[in-house]
Amino acid sequence: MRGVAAVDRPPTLRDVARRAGVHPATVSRALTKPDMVAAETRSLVLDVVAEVGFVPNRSARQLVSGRTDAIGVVVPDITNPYFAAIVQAIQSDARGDDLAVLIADTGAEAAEERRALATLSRQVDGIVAVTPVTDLEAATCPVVEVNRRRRHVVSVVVDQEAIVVTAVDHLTSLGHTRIAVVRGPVAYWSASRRDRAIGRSATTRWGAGAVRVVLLPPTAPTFEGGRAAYAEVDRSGVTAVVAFNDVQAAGLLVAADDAGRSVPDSLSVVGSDGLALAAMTSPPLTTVAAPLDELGRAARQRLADVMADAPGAAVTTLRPQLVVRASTAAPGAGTDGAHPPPEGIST
Amino acid sequence: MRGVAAVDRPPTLRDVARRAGVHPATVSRALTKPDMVAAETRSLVLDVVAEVGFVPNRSARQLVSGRTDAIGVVVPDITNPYFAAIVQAIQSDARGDDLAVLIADTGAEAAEERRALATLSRQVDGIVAVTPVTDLEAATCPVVEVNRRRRHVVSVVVDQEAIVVTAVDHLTSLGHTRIAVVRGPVAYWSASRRDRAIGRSATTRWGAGAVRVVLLPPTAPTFEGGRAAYAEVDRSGVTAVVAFNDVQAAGLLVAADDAGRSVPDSLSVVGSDGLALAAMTSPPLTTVAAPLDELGRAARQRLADVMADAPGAAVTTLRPQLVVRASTAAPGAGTDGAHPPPEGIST
DNA sequence: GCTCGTTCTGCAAACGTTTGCAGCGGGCGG
DNA sequence: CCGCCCGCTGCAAACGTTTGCAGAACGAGC
Repeated sequence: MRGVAAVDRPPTLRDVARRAGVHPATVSRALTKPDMVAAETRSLVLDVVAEVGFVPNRSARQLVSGRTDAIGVVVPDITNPYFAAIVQAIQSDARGDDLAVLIADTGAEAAEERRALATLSRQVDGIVAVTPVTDLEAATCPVVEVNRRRRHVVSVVVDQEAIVVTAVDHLTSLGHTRIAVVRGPVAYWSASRRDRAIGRSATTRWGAGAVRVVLLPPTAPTFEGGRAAYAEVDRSGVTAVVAFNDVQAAGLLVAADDAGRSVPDSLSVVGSDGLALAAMTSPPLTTVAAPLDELGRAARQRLADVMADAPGAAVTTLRPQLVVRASTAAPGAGTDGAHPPPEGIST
Repeated sequence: MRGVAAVDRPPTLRDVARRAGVHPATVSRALTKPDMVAAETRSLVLDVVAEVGFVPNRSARQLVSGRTDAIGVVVPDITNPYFAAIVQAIQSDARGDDLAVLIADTGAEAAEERRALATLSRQVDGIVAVTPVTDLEAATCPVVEVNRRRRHVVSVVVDQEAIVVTAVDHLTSLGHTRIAVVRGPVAYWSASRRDRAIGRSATTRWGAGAVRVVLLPPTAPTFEGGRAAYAEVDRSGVTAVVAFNDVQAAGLLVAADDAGRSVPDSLSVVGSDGLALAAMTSPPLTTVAAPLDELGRAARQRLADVMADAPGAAVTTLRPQLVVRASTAAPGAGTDGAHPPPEGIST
């Protein structure tokens, strides 16, 4: 029974001030600009704050300061583990700074994206936009973009060239000389980057070694897409294929199995993204993993920079990492042990 | 060049009022309680609102009204498609009511869950809590819980009994008489419900037909868990197994393949959840799908009820749906066509 | 014609912070 | 010893809404 009395309504700045015998403004400062108030006063105030369990009213703070202490994340499909992992990283990182995370799932629809950008802009201090299909004009607050380059927008991307180069290098080092690469949808930024990278490396990097890289037509980055793409792979007469995606790779795996072509003995398959799914296929999928966690954290960090008016580099590029499992082997080499417990990681 | 002049700062309620020649309060009412203002005045106000592009300041509204027009979602792991699907449904549903969605990923840690509940409570009007490991005491706002029953908390769950009964019934109808069921972790509400359901149905429902259901020890609902569980399955001498999970089922599938036991010819496997993953396994997994979308929408709806002080039923139960793919068949019946394009759905 | 009720609108007080400005001592340089 | 600056705190005005209360206009009932 403290002498608090009064109804049980959350304590306000005034309550704390009265109780500490100081002016509300002082309490406010003690909390938000600690070095503007004398050490003694500050600790007194903080004691009272702790004692009555005061926690500042967010709306009131927002109203006058204009800040919201929240950030927004716009993704095309939260159900996709790739995006979910990014969201997870951002939110876990934001927690440390006591930032709320608003989320918008747009279903990759342009109109919805615009709407989300506009709506969110008014409720947050900044937005992390993951692969929007539209421009970012609807946003009226700081934005950083993930996996897409754009003029005047700071972005963080995973090195698409490195993905395809890493995959192909892995295969050539195993001895493959005829390698197919399944292209992604033309509308994807990442797809066009990879295509270009292949064109570049085909002559300079692999050209000398008599390695033949064949580009397969753009294919949906889905399980069905992968299944369908198998026909092309088969026809092209390669001994290895690089999928656009882990999910697509899973489709390839199943289609190859159906066709009686064994992986990795007669065909090597490498995926990309490094989803949990890749470890669950049969055989487990060798894949070029995107640093999803790092991607999210970096996006969050860059957003903080932009919000602080210190944009820094326009683009920060993250390197993927090769995860070797059991879907790749030397051409024609019949390994057994389809599911080796330990898995190797290298770059 | 309208006669607006002034700096380019977002228009406020006052601006609209001045321009429409009415009092700010009237504008406010025209927007929030339309039937309190004369039709003529209202349309005049709305015209001006549209003209200047006024949109009410959220913080100010919150401050005085106490409402936030936001809801929170607490999940153990957003990376898990099961939870992601729920979040997606909630957020897509909330969009219609112009509600913001705050998200908290707790990593299934008790402390984090409590923290999230407490923090979120102050920023939203209500929370949808998905399978928290802790109590809900930290929440100070309306809460509805998903997939868990609790005293004095309204919840929406998928019928766990139906899941296991549906799975087993499917198998018995195929002719199986010895069926293993892998139990889930004892800490899971859903696991205990299923265990109980089996006990009940074993005698009443399947007892008469000489069907033998054997309960396997609690096993992690993971891919590795599934792989590890295969040994038990094999030892138990059954012709079919019901996994706790699609992911776990995927592990079983792979382990069976490694052991040279063919699915579904020599062993039928049925999963549960109905994730996208289930369609990507080899063979494609027969599974008892949870109505994830409906689950999210229902949670959102019930939360709206609770927030409106019309709690209604304490628990709303949703029925799962059997999705037949290629991992189940009559015992000993050697079917081919491992990946039939069309898939059947029944209940 | 007066009163009463209804319908609408204006008035002003909140809501709980932040922040520019001013005031008040005290230490220090001149 | 005087004045100045500096470190600290108080004062009060915002920030943009919502909402209880009161007043105005108007029609109806007596």
